[in-house]
Amino acid sequence: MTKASGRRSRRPTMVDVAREAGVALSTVSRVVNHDPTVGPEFARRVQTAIDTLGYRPDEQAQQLRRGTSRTIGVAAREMSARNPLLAEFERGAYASGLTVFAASTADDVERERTVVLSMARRGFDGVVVEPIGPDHSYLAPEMAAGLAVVAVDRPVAGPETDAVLADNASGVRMAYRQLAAHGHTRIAYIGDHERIFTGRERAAAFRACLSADGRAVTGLVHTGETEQRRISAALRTVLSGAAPVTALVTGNVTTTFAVLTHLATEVPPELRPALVGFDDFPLAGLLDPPVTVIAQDSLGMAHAALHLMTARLAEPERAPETLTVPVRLIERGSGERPPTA
Amino acid sequence: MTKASGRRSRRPTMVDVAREAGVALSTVSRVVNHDPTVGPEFARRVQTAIDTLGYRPDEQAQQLRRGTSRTIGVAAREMSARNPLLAEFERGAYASGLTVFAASTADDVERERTVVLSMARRGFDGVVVEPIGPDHSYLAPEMAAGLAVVAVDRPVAGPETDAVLADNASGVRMAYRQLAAHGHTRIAYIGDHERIFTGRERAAAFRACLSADGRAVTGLVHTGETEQRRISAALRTVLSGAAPVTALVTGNVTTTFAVLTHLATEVPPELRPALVGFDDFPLAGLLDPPVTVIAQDSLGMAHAALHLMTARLAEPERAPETLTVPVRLIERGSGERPPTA
DNA sequence: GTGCTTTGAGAAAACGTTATTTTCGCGTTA
DNA sequence: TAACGCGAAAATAACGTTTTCTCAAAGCAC
Repeated sequence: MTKASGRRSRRPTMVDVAREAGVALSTVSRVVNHDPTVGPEFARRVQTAIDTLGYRPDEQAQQLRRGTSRTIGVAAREMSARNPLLAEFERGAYASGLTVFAASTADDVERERTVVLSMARRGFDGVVVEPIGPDHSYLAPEMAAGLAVVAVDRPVAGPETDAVLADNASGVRMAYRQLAAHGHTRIAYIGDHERIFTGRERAAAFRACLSADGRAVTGLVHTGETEQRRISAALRTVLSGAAPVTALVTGNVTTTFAVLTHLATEVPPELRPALVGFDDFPLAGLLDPPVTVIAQDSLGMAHAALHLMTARLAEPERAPETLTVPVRLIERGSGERPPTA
Repeated sequence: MTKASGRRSRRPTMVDVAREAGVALSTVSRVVNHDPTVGPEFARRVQTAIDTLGYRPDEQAQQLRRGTSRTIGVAAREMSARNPLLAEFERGAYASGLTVFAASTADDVERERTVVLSMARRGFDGVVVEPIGPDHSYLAPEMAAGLAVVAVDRPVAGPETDAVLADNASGVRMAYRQLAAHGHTRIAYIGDHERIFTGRERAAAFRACLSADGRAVTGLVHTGETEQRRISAALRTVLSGAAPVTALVTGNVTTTFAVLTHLATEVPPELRPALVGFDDFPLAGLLDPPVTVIAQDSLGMAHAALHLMTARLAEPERAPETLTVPVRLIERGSGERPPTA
């Protein structure tokens, strides 16, 4: 009995295994990596030693030596929110023998940088990023050094990367036309800040719809932070005055929630406008009225992202590609109500 | 111009910086780590070289050498679902200078093992795990080797670890009493499979409530997979027959959703039972009627988990501790309806 | 000038792997 | 019998860091 009984047991290493088996270090390595040039007797001895010691290779050292990790990171805006894309991507990657680690950027530019750089410096082979900031030039050296980057939901600003985008413009058009088809002529848009790519793109598409219809744009597009206060204020504006709107398009699910909350608490049922929300959400069908939405195909986007990632890992020099994934309208009721006024 | 113009540029290393600055390798290391024993002139020269080369230390090599990573992993059941605990934990950890990477176990025992072991073998200092399987003895050697493990939501089966649990029994009792206080005498429970710890604990607490009230238990507790079909079947059973129940307690948010869906589509409003759901969810207040829930304090649980984790990292030999975090009842309406029959 | 600390830099040994090169034993062949 | 070839294991050199050790030069008291 040594005096070290209370001390932490070191994780066994290849050297320990080699000593235990009475062979050279490199022989252990060959056994672990199933090198066929190792004799059966030696293989058996080494395997026994591995089992009795409970040896497991140190992936960190492996990766350092090999220069590759078969690990890809996901830097997502919010891991707390429902993120079906992440789930689907992870499932596919796992099936391809890749390990996926996710970290959230918390919608913070500096945090995104930290997270992505940390992934790069840990030897992750690739990073899927939901970009935030207006400048991603910090990615250039990492990409030059071989980091595979796939942008999701928004493009990266600066270096050219692979990207998977939803067809935001079509989605907004579908929402607008659905409301117009049901008799609405005064339709407003409430959405995310235009500093965010998707917020910008969706707002622009909505303005284009208005213009194409020959309608005034002024006062009908409200973008900004997705706080209840701002959104309630915007709602009060568009729902009052001489010509209140009879229908709404919301730019993302947070906005939709805020709008629903406001309507439920402050607007009597018969005065509530028609609504088409961008992004589907659970329970949308159980609300009164059920909420019509533009649903992103997150499964399709995840597959596209994984496809781009594996393609780039296999062929690092290929030209960057942008895939646009279609969205679809799900009619549930709120978008099919006639105008109230 | 070399012939390598088209080739991938290697990431610069300390050796490159040392060569560029004309100093020894170790001097570069000392500058990077702000060792005060380096002279100002050398520091300047090295810093310049670092900047021109765009050098960034390789965290993998650092960790290998240092033997610590200041990284903790989270193995959660589902990252796609709303997971406020994860978000809060990450925020706190980031503030403490820890990096958090998350991977999902997809509710799969084997996957959990793979994920957690991979984290351990990558030199993560600790792992927060939402345990699934009935046997976690695979964790014992890793813990002996210094891996800090904190179980969340459920205890680990096998080795003794720190754990953060919700007060499931109290929550179920609160739900039951709320319904009883509003005149309900026939109350059923529908919840998760009892293979899952929380499912088991909540069902047991509900049975205890029934027994304490001197009521029969038979036919009032339905546990199993959280699929719409099974839950619909359970609902049909308890809502029909000679003495249909007038109130329900659901064991988790998935079950609550399935119950709400079934009620909305198959049961006329005036016949719908009162309902208290375990777990809060967004929009619960906007449904008709608004859903009364037992809300877990995920913020509190995250703080507790982070506290246990940092405490163990600081003092590896401390005795494992289990913290139970209280839950609270949020009255919204569905749990306060009087009996229908 | 000698001896003795102090300062600050370089050399070298780790960390746990994998890949390349060397060595060795032994059966074949000229 | 010496040279050769070959299969299989051992030795060793990386991977990019940190850390310990060494050692030269400088400062200072005698």
